Amino acid sequence: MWQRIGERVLAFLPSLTMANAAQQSGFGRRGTVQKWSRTFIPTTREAPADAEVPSHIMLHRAGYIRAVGAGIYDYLPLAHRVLEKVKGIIREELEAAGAVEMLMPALEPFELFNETKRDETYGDNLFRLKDRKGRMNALAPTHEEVITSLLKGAVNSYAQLPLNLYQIQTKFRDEARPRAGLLRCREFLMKDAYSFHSTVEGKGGLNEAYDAMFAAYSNIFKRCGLDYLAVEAESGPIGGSASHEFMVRCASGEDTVLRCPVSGYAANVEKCEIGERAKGTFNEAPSGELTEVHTPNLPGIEEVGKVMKVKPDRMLKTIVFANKGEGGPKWVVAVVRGDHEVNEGKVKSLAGVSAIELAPVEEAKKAGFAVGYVSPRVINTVQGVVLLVDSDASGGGFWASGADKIDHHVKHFNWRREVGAALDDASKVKVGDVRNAVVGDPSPRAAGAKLEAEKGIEVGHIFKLGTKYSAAMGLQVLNSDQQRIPVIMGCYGIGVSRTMAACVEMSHDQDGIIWPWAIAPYHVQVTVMKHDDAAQLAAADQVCAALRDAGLDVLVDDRDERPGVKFKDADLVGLPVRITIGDKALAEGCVEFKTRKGGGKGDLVKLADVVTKVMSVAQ
RNA sequence: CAGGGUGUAGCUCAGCUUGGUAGAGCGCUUGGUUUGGGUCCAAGAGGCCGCAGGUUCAAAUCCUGUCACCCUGACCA
Repeated sequence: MWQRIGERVLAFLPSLTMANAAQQSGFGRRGTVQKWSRTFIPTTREAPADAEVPSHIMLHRAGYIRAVGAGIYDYLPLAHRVLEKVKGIIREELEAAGAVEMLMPALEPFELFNETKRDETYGDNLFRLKDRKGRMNALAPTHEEVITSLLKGAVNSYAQLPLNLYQIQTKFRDEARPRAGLLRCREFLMKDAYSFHSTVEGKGGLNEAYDAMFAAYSNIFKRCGLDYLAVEAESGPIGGSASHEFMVRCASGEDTVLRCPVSGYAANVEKCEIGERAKGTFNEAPSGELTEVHTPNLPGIEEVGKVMKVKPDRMLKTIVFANKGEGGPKWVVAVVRGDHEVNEGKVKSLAGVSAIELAPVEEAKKAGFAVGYVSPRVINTVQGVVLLVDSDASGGGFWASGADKIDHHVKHFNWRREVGAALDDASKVKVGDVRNAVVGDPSPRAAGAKLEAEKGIEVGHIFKLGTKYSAAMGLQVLNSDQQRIPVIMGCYGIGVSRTMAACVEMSHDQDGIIWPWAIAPYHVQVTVMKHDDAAQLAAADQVCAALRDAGLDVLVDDRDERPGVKFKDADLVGLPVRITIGDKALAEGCVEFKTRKGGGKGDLVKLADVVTKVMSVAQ
């Protein structure tokens, strides 16, 4: 057993694609032959009314999944086979990257989450349940706490590191709104890995593992046949420093990423940097006299703009944040153009503070902010404010702004006239990037290039966690200098069930799913035209046996159904190759060969050449 | 959490306004027919009309409550 695994890993080292081809062409692997009549593939002509996205509709109609409750699904045999194939690829690549598989419980005591405060930060998304003794438990959304506490009792020395442990397991999240079939579930299949290090740099350090995992993820998604993009990302509530998301590219994706067509730089909206933009001098001439306008009961920029007859891109949006970090100003006030969105991460870094939150309304009012009607003038009227002005909001010309007075806005706001000398004090006013990037913004990595938007589905996410969890939970090791140091961690996730759905989103047509070779539940569908014809059955047996011996997985449609039904179902199920056994071709010693992707009529292939022909399209 | 919508046969849905014995298509069973892209004909089986109260001689239909599910938003490794 060990030897076999060893061989396989070795086989991957020289060239992953070669090894992949060998595995897929069946080298050293026995294939499967499954009769349709003896498995469970409940195809339907119509999808349930609540299925809206293509992957949900197709996976339901083709008999892969069934809904059990909101965001909870059965994985029927076909889906199970796809998941197993994805898991197989994940295992091979992770083992090659030095990770080791284990299994942790989905159920865990709630107290585990107290130390890291994730009971609060994860909030309602954490599934809680009470046991018979009245103790609180959680259904794990991820396993940082469990694995950190595990290592705490077992790892004491830097010599025991690095370590990279992973599992493939069911995860639970009490989503505010499960939706889109398998794409956003309350219970789903996830691969999560955690790495542990005594250093960041160098051999055995976090960066080395992170890079190895990045490469492994790239291999995994490539081998799965997915069109994907690795993008820079915010690390979110899980915390940490660096992070990348792996997105399957498809128009129906929920997430937007921005991409520079010249440099290849890609990042999600929260993270995306913006290239150099023109800034104002703050000395431009006023566009007119400052005029107050009565604007009561208007909920947003759009509505205010309509009443004032000003387009949002000529309005200043002024947002008040409270500094939650150590030291620094009490308030951080960010100003962006009305049609832009403030980016908290960028506000934080430009202000040079470690944590901010949207100012609590009551506190802000008490401090003197006319919440909802704030203007940049607060720099002169409220104590402890640092003002951050987005480059695009720093120019001259006409501006509308809040009036620092409830129910009022002003027209012809002019930076110099309204704000004055404070503009020249770099400790009070900073101009830079504090907003989300949008399509058409200058690329941060290539002069003259403009950012483009792409839609995608997040299927993988890797993080450099640092010491967030080890520090909070006291996981330390002794280093070579006899000092106790918190362990440095990374964590790495792949949504396995989501990957299956994302693949369908990416690869389907009107008739059904089109599986990539590597994760198709079976490679070949053999359709027997007459289920009770001895000659056809004999030919089917021969073809199936040959394919199986070549290491291929075969689904043979032996049902007593009309040809039309079988063909429709074959398209729906979406196996890469369909071989049809019928009288006409058989009379010439042939079968019909057709790829799901290629469509068309199909070629006649001699019985003896079937395996070769199928192999020729394996990819 | 806010706003909207839907619960009737395995699936898609009609019936509800105006209360009076539960409907269609697909699927399923049986028989026949047909046999290369969801055949055709006939006969069947199948429903606590989400659940609980109420109004009424009588409730799928009206009223109240409740639960579930879906959509938009908020939220979201």
